[in-house]
Amino acid sequence: MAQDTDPTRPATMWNDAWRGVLFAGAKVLRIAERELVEREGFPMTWLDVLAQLYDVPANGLRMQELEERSLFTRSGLTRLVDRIEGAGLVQREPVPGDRRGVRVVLTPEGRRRHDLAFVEHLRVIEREFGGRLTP
Amino acid sequence: MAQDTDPTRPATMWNDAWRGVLFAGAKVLRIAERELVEREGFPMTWLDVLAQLYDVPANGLRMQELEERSLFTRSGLTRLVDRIEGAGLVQREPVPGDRRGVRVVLTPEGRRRHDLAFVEHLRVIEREFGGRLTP
DNA sequence: TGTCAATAAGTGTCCATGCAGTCATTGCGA
DNA sequence: TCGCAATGACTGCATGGACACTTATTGACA
Repeated sequence: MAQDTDPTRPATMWNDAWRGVLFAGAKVLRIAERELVEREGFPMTWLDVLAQLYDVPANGLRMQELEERSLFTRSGLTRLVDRIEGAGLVQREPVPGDRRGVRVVLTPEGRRRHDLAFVEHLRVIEREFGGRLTP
Repeated sequence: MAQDTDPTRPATMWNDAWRGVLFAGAKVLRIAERELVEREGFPMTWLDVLAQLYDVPANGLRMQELEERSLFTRSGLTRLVDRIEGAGLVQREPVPGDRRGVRVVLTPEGRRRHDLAFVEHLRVIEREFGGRLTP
C-alpha cells in the first residue's frame, strides 16, 4: 500500500493501519494456530467454540448464539460442531420447549481440554501479541 | 473469553484485546470483501496482489517476494496468481539470468482495475475501520 | 569438471468453509 | 383452528487454501 502516502488523502493512513493490523494479526494467528495444533491436536476454531461455551453458565448455547459470537456462518458452525462433537468435547442436546433448536454444551472432557489448551494459548498470545503492542 | 478477568492474571487482558482485534478485524474484512466482490468482481486476495505489484517500481515481483509480502503459502500463491493471470490482470515473465524464477507484473488492465478497486476500497476501510478506531 | 545440496516454483490431494436451497417446527393472523 | 410466513438448523455443491512432494535450475566444493 502507501502508493504515495499522500498527506492530502488521510484515507491511505487508515488503510496503512488497517493493513498493518491485518498482517500482524494474521502472523500471530498462524503462530498460535500452529502451536495449538501441535500441543493439543485441535485448531483455533475448536478452541473458539470451547471458550464460548466455557464462558456461559451451564446450559450451553444454541447454534444461533454461537454464530453471533463466532466468525462463522451457520452452515460452517454446523459442521464445526459436528467435528468437535465427534471428538467428544461437546454434545448436542434438545432445547426444552422448542423442538427446532439445539443447544451445544461442553462435556467434562471438553472442559478439561479447554483448560489445558487455554492457559498455553494465553501464553502464546501474550508473547506474540502483548509483546509487540502499542500502536 | 474473560473467564473471570482475573486482575492477577494480566494475560487475560492481552487475550481480550487480541480477541477484540480479531473479531472486529474479521467483521471489517467481511464487509470490505463483500463490497469489493460486488463492485469489482474479484476478492480481496486479488486486490492484495495487485496492490503489492502496484507499489513496486516496474519489474514486478518474484513469487517468493510476493509470498513474503502476503499471507499466503507458496502453493496458495501459485494458484492465486494463476487465476489473476487468467483474468488478464497480471502476467508471468521470465527472470533474466535465472531460469528457475518467474516475475509477476501488472498488465495495463490490471493497473486500471487496481485503481478503480483501490479508491473504493479505501473508502470502505476508512468508514468501517477508521470510524471505530482508538483502542 | 562432476556431483550434490540448495533454491524457485508448481502439483496432487485433502479439508474446511461459504452460498443457496431444504426440512421441520413454531406461532401469528384471518 | 387453519394456513402461511418466520425461525432454527442441516445438506449439496463448489471453491480456496494448506501440506507434502516433485521438477527444473543454480552454484559451491572436492
